Amino acid sequence: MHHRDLNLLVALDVLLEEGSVAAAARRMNLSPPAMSRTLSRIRVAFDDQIFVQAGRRMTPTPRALELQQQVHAVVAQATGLFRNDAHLDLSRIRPVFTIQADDLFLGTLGAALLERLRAECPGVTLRFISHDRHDDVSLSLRERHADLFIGAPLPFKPEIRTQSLFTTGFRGFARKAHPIFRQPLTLERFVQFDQISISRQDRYSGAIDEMLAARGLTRRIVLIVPTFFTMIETLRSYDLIMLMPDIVIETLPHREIGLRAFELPFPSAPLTGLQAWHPRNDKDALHRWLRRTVRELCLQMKNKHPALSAPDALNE
DNA sequence: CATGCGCACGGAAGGAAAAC
DNA sequence: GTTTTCCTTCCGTGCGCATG
Repeated sequence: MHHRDLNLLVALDVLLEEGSVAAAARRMNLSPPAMSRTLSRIRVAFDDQIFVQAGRRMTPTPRALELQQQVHAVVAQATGLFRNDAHLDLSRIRPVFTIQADDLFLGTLGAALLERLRAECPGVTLRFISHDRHDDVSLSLRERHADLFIGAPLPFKPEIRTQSLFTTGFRGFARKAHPIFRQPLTLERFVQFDQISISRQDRYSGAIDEMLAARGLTRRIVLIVPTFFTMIETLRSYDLIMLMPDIVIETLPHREIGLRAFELPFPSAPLTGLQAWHPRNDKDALHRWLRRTVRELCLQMKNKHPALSAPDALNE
């Protein structure tokens, strides 16, 4: 196959728009002779006159008119490859983002994220996919099954980039009528009530159980589930208690639905949320916009609910 | 034998001037 | 206004030669 000088397409695009060699030359910062020479190369490449002289004007040939739209589209698309986010036209594109996230983020901020993204990019579609203990999130990011991960820190592969989004403490959560609210809460009372435990791993006893064991106490876990939000209805209907992240309590209209939070009678380790992505997307304008929007959303949420601590300093 | 350097050559492209 | 001719410049390539 003969080598084609693709720059000829750029010149042809300008020539077809200007309809004049001299005007095209001005636009391309060339001398008229240079533009004329370019036109002659275009003529050879397309085996067509492209323009014929009609008096003092140049008239495009039928072949030239036939090429015009296609050439313009190809040049515009090729030019787009060189663009950075300053040229990202969010109002026109229809991106689909696949986000692997646990229900903590999806339930608290999923809808708010969609709203924020759509405000700038009406064509956007968000696709959330879950992850379980068998998933290798690093692999999923590497192999493009997901564009972004949002959730608790995981043992990521070294190339994966991460950024902290929020830190949330825990409070107890139960229905208003639960007997736990009838008297001041002590550690001893805390362990008397049936509990729901969240666990995505095989083991369902953690730091809290170790702390209790050190004091000779054991809590009664009667239900082990993998996600927080699925338990809202259960909490409303049964006398059960559950350790719930502040981020859920703050964003849920819990008083209206008959639920009530209580301070834990012991210190609990906070939970950090982060976003993680593959380095291939580091400089990608669209991906950076997504990450920035997620980040801003979490910052805004922090300002609205001071109970949630600030994310770390921006690392990009 | 691989590598680096200098040189000459040829093609591509642009400018000036003149012709069409 | 457009094209052609002539000239110059730039750059990539190939070759010969020297060096390690």
